[in-house]
Amino acid sequence: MGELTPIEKFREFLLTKGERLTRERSIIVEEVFAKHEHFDAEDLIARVARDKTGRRVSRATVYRALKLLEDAGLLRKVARPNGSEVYEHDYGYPQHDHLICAKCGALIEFTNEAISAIVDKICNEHGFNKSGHRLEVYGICAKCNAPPNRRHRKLDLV
Amino acid sequence: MGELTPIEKFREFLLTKGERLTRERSIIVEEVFAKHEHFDAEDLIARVARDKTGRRVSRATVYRALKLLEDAGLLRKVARPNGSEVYEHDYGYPQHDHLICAKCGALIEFTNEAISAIVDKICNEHGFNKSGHRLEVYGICAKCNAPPNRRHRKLDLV
DNA sequence: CTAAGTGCAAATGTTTTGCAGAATC
DNA sequence: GATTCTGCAAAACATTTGCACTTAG
Repeated sequence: MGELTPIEKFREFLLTKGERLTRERSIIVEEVFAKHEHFDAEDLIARVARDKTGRRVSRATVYRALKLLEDAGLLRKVARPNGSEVYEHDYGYPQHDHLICAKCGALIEFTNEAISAIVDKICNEHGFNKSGHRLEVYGICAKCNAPPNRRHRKLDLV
Repeated sequence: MGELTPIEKFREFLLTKGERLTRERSIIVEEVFAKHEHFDAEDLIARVARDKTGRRVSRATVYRALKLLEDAGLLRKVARPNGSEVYEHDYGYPQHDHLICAKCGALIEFTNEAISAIVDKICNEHGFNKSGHRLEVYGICAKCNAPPNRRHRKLDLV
């Protein structure tokens, strides 16, 4: 059950909604899960616009598919400090949160079960039925904090 | 220092940047802090467009001021599940996080120091210099969870 | 064969920007 | 008096949608 590939999982989702797994949607899923990296709609549009099979996928279709992939639980959004949002894999990848560098924009992932436990407790107290959470920590990353007074800063002592 | 009113705090911020506290900006700050409620740019535009003093503030000025207010640390953004974002007070109001109901859109605020402590620890481990964080918990609120055994709830047993 | 999906281009909704006149320091 | 702001309208973006054609099931 947890062993389905993203595309299988997506087909299953579409089936339950009476929708179809088309060639375009397959191309998109394949491209999205080809590497674990954050991306936005524009990135993806560029990647599938010049697909090697000669088949191209249009802008509108990418937007429509992204929405489906979110609904299917395959993707989720993460906010960036500049206000823009990017997508990341939400399937076949452990729950995690992010440290977001305001200087270089780096998204650093981390996991922590204690936080989930506390969140669960809070939800209980509020009679809130949790489906998920998102924690974003803003600040400056170790690299950007490093003293700039080096030639090629090899040792960033933090 | 923590005793400045929002508008004083804003003026201070503007001074350090060699910018001015104009009448329009005053109107905006006043309106924004008149009540502690979440709002978006459009809401605020409507509210200051028909200001009682007879003075109106334009759309462009509101957008420009919102950005300044964020930079000044007076406002911060919170995401809603539908993808839209709203602003809330980030000054003169305790640090808190949100439970966000996917059904009715309610934003329920809560505070928890344990989470901050854990976040601080994680930042330490990553050499990350934190400036703040945002935790959003998604799910269904108590109200929407409540038994639908009312008269006109067409009993859709699922 | 039929319902659903696609691409296109036009429409939308939101935020930003150039500029001339107005206001502030 | 010089610099910063404002309002306007146009521009810039990002995303959505109507429609005729194509395709999956």
